[in-house]
Amino acid sequence: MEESSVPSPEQKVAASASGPNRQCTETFGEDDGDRNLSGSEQTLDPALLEIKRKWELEQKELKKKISLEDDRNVEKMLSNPDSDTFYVGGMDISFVKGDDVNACAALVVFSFPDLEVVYEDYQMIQLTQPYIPGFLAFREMDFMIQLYNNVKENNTQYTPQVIMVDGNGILHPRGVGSACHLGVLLDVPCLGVAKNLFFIENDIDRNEEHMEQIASLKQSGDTFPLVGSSSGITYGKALKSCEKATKPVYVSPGHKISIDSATELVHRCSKYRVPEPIRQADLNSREYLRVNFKDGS
DNA sequence: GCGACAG
DNA sequence: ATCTTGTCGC
Repeated sequence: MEESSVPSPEQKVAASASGPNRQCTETFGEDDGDRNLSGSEQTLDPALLEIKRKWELEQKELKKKISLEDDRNVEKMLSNPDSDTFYVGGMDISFVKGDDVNACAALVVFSFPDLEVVYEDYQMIQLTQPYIPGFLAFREMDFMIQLYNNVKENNTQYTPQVIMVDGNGILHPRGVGSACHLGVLLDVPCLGVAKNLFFIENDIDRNEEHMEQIASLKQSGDTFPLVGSSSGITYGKALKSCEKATKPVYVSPGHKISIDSATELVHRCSKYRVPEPIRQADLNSREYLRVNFKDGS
């Protein structure tokens, strides 16, 4: 009955070290700091600036609803040996080469922990919103929500208990990546997997220290936390998802899942660098475009 | 002022 | 995101 959307008091943020100058009791949700895409605004189209302002407010509201606690299904999913079968979905959108509008949105659902494809859906879509770093959700989320509703309504038995999104969760300038948008809007556990570290002004860099940490990743499953150098916020983890991967993937919770659970789930779904749900959604949606979209339909 | 910017 | 050839290695 208590459907509290407030982050748990236990979800403390790891302060990187020494100084008592900053409260260590701060929860992620309480941080309203906007470590951000500063300099780019001057070169941004005025029309887009207005859109940005509006979107920033929406994200601020959305952020209040994020929970970094494990959903009960997520706990069962990761702890139960193999008594039950759970489902994990992967979403991705592939684009047409010179086309800024036409694309293919995909949802591939895998059984867990056995990782078999049980459901897939590919939809030709038309993007209407622009891509602005930090606002990816506004460009893609409507279509992902539609994909989720499709399974839930037409193939309920394969409705995923958790969804993996191509992009970030709380590893985001305002703590509201697209995985957070999807999770909150659907009220379903979601997490983000990014192939590249999202630069966050004055907090997260790919400096030499980061490169050293990457070099320290020895075997599959090794991780290191992504802690903001100035905020102390723990955004997620860099994960060496498989033995052969040189570059890690960046995992961060979107909603109703903890950093550790999100990371474990991604690792357990990884046959290659990119976890199967997302990888399959990516590969198959590209193939879908190649076959079904010949420059006109 | 420039540069750093998931997909 | 997408465009690209070969190349090194198991």
